[in-house]
Amino acid sequence: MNYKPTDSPTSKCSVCVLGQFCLPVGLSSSDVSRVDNLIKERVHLQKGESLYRHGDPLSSVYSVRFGTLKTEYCLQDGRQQVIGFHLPGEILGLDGIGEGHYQSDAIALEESAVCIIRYDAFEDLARQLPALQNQFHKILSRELTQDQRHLLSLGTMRAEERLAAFLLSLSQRLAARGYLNNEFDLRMSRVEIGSYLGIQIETVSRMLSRFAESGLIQIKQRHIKLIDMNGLYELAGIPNPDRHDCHTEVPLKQV
Amino acid sequence: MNYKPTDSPTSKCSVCVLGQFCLPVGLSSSDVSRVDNLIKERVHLQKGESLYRHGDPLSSVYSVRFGTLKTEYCLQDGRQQVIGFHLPGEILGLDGIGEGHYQSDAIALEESAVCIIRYDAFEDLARQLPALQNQFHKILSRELTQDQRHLLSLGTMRAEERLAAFLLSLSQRLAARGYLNNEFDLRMSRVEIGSYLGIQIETVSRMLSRFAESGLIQIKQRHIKLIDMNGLYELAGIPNPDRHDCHTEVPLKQV
DNA sequence: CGTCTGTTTGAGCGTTCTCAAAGGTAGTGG
DNA sequence: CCACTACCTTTGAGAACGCTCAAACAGACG
Repeated sequence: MNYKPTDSPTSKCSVCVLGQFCLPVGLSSSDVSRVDNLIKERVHLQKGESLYRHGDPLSSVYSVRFGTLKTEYCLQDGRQQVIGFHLPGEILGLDGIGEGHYQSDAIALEESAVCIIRYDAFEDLARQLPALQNQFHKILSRELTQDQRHLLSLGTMRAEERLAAFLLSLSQRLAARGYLNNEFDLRMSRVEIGSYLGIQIETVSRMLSRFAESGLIQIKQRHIKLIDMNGLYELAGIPNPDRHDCHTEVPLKQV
Repeated sequence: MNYKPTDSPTSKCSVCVLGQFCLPVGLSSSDVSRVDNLIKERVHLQKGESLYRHGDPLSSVYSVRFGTLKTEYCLQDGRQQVIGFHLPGEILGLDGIGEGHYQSDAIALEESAVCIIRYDAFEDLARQLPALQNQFHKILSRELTQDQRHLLSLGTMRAEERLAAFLLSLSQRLAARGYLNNEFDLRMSRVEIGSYLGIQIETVSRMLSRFAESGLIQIKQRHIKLIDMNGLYELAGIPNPDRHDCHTEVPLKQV
């Protein structure tokens, strides 16, 4: 491990603004206070520091308090790939439960903090709080769904589509956390984006330039503005959840 | 839904040979009998029949009793991709927990049967049996890990490597279930293999022919023999768990 | 025996990769 | 404050892997 000594627990789940995304979703306030007792420690990471490495024994899972992390896998021959980017409120380390040790490396993309959830204590508490148990299963299931959509992207989409879908997905996740959905900073390098999308860095750069030329986005370094969201959604081949024009509705068949 | 009326519960978890892979792993015999009470129904599927479709409300998860199923996702424009193949003892429907309805379609590749696990009743029981809860979390976590390794395959491996890795992975899963690890029938078509691996059917066919020419495999229709497992492992860029020659061990450094 | 579906093989093309070099930005130290 | 370095990003040119289109082939089934 590579991180600083644990923080003092200055703030609790019961007062955390991330309550609506994190583990305590759906819990009564008395239940949340029991989660408070579970999560006493925090880890502070600088850019580039790792939270855990593959092979480390699983003792805890983690929730992102602030900042951004990436998880990546590596192959025998040294090739490696970014598998996920993790925003505040998201849970990390779930891949360690199956075999008792983490399968991936988790690394901070910027200064970040994560809450430590002791896994065995968590399982005990989850048996006592049905809502907590249910929320944890939902988190695991959504993680699964997200990876499976990512598989769809890598398996059937072209580079251009993958990148558009990536930008929109990021936009949606940021929006859900109260950030602007059409203007934000990319916390990851072009290399990391390319790795995540299964394309080369040069292709990422070319596609971004092409998007900018087409007026879909504006990009300067890592600061990006999504100008034509509908155009991006169309490119990505996914429906625009915010689109309100009536032509997207298929008229009901007359009987 | 598309399936026949439920079967009579002729056999129980307590006597099922799949106990060592399925939900009851690690449970005492008295605990297993409580799982018996939970799983009373079975579904029998013919080739091509669907167990569930995306959008169907989640009421149950399923474990494969015999046969093989695929799960696939579809895109707006009609493109679709096979996300997973499911062998006996594996759990299906986990992607439905997050949103309360399934995200994928599950379709039988051959005559199959699956046990029905009522999800709400299961959560209740899992709170009472720590070993069951723990096993379920392990299953979810391993599912996640498997998808993430699949991502690695689609993101960084070439067609040849993907196919070799696929054959070996299948071989390992079959071996764990007591089948031959070097000779088996592919239950899926070339189209389905290609879709799963993110490559075209023609490429699958060409690569298989090339493997056969190189003496790595013998293939006739869907019956395949893995001749040179070490060669395949090397091609796939993954370590061979069965290899016993001493050169693969890195000698310990002298102190 | 003919039809249908699934598979194999071939030829040419295109998206993306590889290799290469230039351009920008940030950070460091004089 | 500016020069210098290091790293990241952009852009270009050519090559390659895998795709698309097309046709032949093989089993399965009625």
